[in-house]
Amino acid sequence: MRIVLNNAMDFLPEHTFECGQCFRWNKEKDGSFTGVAKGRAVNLSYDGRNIIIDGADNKDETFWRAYLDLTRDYGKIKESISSTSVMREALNFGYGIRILKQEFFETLISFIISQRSSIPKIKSCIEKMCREYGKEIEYKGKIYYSFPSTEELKEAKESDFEKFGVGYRAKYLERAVKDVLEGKINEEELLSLSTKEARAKLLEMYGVGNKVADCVLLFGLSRFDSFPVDVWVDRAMKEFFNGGDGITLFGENSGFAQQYLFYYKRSIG
DNA sequence: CGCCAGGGACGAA
DNA sequence: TTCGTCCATGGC
Repeated sequence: MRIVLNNAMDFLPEHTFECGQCFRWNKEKDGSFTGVAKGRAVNLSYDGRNIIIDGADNKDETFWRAYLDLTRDYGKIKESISSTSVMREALNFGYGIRILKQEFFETLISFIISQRSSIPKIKSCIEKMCREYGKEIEYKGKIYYSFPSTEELKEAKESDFEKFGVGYRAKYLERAVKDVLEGKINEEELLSLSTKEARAKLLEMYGVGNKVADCVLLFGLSRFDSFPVDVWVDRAMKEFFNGGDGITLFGENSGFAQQYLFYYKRSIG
């Protein structure tokens, strides 16, 4: 069972999966990546032209194309944000990054966990949570776990989340699950709102500030006119753009610019 | 505005 | 080996 997506350009698994936007893809010895999305564990490899998604169902081809953002012309986007030499450097360095279209609830929970933490630590917390509350998925003789649904996390209390090492964020997580279950936060509604309105709605949540809201908008709701500012992007903006504002500089393609900048600045320090 | 919060990764000593 | 600093920050 596999899907082959032909002629995929402007794509590199390593940069897409290791640029800090996702936490559930891991590199194999052969350079391919194994990850869990849509409740399925798959292995993705790329030969420079074609993407092979082993373990994926044929009927999910549309999902994977959307997930990998393959229908978007990155050449055009990169051109629109390459006005400075630093940006050209960042775009060259992060060649092949595509902004994944991740599931809303997973993105929300993951980025609440992410606040003031490090990527390896975030991955470890999420993995423990999936193991405890997600569904078992067998792939190539190994057991993986789906990201838990709101229903699966329904009974999880602050003390349950604490077991995964999320620390003081546990109380935020309990409340977030409740907000989604009660419909206080609703994906359909957020999608119907403008980016600014959806952002305001997310900011009403306990434990969700500007940075987390912007990550949810960008990675979970495909709002590319958002510009999450973490410590690295903050440094990059001060150092390379005199502290200028990302949205003002990059407009509707801010999200892409931000991702290339984040990955670039984090690597050079 | 300033302070503080899990806990692990990471580098310096 | 141990210690200090930092981390895809937000609440108070």
